[in-house]
Amino acid sequence: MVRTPCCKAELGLKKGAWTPEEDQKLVSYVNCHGEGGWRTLPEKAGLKRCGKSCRLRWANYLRPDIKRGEFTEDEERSIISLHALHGNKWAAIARGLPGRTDNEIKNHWNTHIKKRLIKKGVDPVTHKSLISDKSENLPEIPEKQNVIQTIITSDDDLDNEKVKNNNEKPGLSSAKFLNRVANRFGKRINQSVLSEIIGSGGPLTTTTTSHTATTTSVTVNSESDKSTSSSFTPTSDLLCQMTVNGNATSSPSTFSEASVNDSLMYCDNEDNLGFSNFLNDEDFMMLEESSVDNTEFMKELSRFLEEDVNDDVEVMPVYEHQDNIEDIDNYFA
DNA sequence: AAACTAGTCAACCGCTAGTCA
DNA sequence: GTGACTAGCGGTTGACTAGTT
Repeated sequence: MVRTPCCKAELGLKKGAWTPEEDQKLVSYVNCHGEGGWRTLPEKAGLKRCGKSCRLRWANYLRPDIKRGEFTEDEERSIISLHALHGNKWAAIARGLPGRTDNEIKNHWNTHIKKRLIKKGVDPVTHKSLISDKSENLPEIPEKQNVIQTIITSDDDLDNEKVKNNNEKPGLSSAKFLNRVANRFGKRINQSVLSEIIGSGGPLTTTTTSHTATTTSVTVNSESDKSTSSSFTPTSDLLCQMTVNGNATSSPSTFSEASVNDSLMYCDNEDNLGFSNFLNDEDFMMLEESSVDNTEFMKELSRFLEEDVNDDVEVMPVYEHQDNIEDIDNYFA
C-alpha cells in the first residue's frame, strides 16, 4: 500500500512555531465546528498548515482544558507509577493525568524525572534499582502468566505467616479474590473501574508504602491494551452491578468494552487487612442495607463467579510487584 | 560582550490502527 | 479483501533560553 502523505506537498504550507494569529484562527474554527476533520480544517480555517500540525497544536497547546505550569509532586508520582505500568505509552499515561498532554509528560519525563531517577539509582526503564539487582530476590514471574501463583511479598516472617494462613486472613483472601474478579471482568471493565474495586491503591495512588507493605499486582490479559475510557465509576455502583441477582450485569455507564492489559496494584499491608478496608463508607452502606457482612459479601461474590460459567476466562496469577513503589520512594527521597 | 554549552519543550516525522467505500 | 483516508502515537528534531567560560 502506498503510504499517504500526511499533508499535501504544496508549497506555502507553513512549518515551525505558531503565531498568535494562527492560534486564534484555529481556536475560532474549533470552537465553531468542533474537533475533527483535521485534513480539511486548515483550508476551511484559513490556515496554511497541514491538518496534522493543526491537530497537534490544538491537542498540545490550545485545548481549553490543558493544565500548564509545573508538575506537582502528586503528578510526578502518578507519572512514575503509570510509567511503571505502561512504559513509554505516553498517551496512556496522559489519560491518568487530566489536563496534561502526552507530549508534555514525555518531555517532563525525559528532561526531569528520568534524570532524577538515574541520579537516585533507579533504572527509569525497569524501575528497579541500578545498584543491586533486586530481581534476584524476587520470585520468578512466568513470562506467559497462565498459572495461579500467590506470593506475599514481605520479607518478614509475619507476612510469610500470612501466606500460610491466607484462607483465614480476610485481607489476603481479598487479595486473591480481587485478582479473580479483576481477571474475570478485565475484558469488560476498564482500569479505573478495577482500581476503584481495589480501592486503596491502583496505579494512580499517591500513597507511599513502607517496606513492610505487601503489594500485589493484578495482571489482566486481554487482546488489546487500548483502554478507551477513564471515567470514574463509584465502587458501590460497580458492586451493585456485579451482584444484582447474582448475575453479571453490564451497564454502559459502568462496564466498558475496553479491555485491560495492565498491572493493577493495591497495598495490602498490616493496617489494611480485611475487605472492608478496600471499600469506603458509601460502599458499605450498600452492604449494610442488604445485611451482608464482609464474609458474606465475599461468599456472594465467589458464588457469583462460580455461577457465571459461561465465560471461561482463566484466572491469572497474582505476583509481587513492589519495584515501582520503591522507585517512587527513591525518587522523592 | 561574545562564544559556547546544556536544558527545555513545541513541533515535526514516520509509522500504525481503525474505518469506510 | 483491498486500498484510501484519517486520527493518533511515540521518537526525534531544532529553535529558543539560560547559564557558563
